Amino acid sequence: MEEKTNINIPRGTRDFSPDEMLKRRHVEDRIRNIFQNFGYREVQTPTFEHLELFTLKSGEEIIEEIYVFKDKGNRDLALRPELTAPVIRFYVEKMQMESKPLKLFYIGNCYRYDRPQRGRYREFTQVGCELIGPDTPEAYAELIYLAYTLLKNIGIKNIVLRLGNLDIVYAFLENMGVRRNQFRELMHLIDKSRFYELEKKLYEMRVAKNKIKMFKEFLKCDNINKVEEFIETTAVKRFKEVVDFLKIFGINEFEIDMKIVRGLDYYKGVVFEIDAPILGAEKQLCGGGEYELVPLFGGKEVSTAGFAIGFDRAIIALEEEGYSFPEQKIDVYVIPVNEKMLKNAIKIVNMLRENNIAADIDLMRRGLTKSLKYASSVKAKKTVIVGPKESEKKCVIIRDMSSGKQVEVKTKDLLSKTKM
RNA sequence: GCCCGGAUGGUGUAGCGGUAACAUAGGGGACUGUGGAUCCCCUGUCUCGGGUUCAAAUCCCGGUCCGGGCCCCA
Repeated sequence: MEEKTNINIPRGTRDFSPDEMLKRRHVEDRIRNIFQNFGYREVQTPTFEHLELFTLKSGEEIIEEIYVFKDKGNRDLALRPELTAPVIRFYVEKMQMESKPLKLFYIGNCYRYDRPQRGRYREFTQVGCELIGPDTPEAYAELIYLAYTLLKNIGIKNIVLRLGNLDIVYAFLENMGVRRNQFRELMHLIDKSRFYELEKKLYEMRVAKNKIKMFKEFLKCDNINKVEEFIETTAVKRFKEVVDFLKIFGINEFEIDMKIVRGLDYYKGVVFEIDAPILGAEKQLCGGGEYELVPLFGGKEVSTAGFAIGFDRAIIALEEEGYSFPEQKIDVYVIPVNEKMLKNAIKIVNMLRENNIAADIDLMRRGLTKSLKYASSVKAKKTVIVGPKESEKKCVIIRDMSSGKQVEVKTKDLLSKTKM
């Protein structure tokens, strides 16, 4: 049997070129800044966890979608498909005594065994945060405002924020006499807007026809006052308060959508999604809301909420919108005119680098013509030409690459002159 | 996992049974001390494996990867 070599990049994974990394790091830096600006602190958890961490609530069926393996100690492990569960595990194990509110954020790779397509990879980067402690409406409003601000401030122009509330939907279903263990299949149909099937299912569950009709109307509500006409619970009141605070934080553009159903069933209460319509089929950039996981992991009950942003999609959205990312530029390129000048040139590039100037030097012993060409291709702002004629006078030439103007300066004055 | 459509030097493309081509990028040179111009030279390619055929980049089957959609979801 001959082995076929397969050293290609695995399906659904990507290599990132220097240009792409520059974009990604740029966006990451801004995200970190914004989180810190809101009082969040960064955490990191392992890339793999015990499989059970993910199956505990989501059920065995998610095994189909995650990378699962056994280690040499026969432990069942999984590459993390998301970061909320690991971060909450971390909280339960080591951070329960921290003062509240506890604001944590993360940027990390996650893995899902999915069919890859644009904006959807088997290895992808998730950005997110968890807010632990407060359950006030202003806390949730701030969280949603943060998600919105992040996407706006990294430069995405066109985003759509939609708010929903699972407590209200659940209350409605309970009022109709639907049992809790029947919610899940109904929520799925709601999510897909398959109203005909939904109606059929509810009818099978012996819900009265007029109630089904009302429920369908309720799901179409696109503002909070209409929701109030259908149902009166504390959840509606709280939802209204969240919306009011959201406006105070400064967001007026959002939609109310009772059809928002988060994929993972530990969500409850206020939920939200943010889309970038420019992305097409995989347009969801962010999803989040209140959830309950701490008691499930053995911790003391506490309010938790959070959101996750698809980092890769955010990058694609920026690219699609024509966002101009910064370029990496070198400040000074040092060119020894001939090999005798090399030692001198190395001393100069060292001196520049020690003074925190991005400097590079010709390593291919090329002539002046080729070196200048190279310097312009790497977008050097200036070149320093180290030649014998000037060396006799203890000088070098500084050439400004955009204007082409040259000045001869004393080598000892080089540092102050390059900074100009 | 399912249904479509793709894959040709690093990149972008032409060729669509008969000697793989162009542009660009890369390296060297014309120009032994001045870049984005010109010219010359060099390097490098048919996604992979089978099959049909005298002959396959081209036709057929399968795999891999990518893109559009489904499922699911970030």
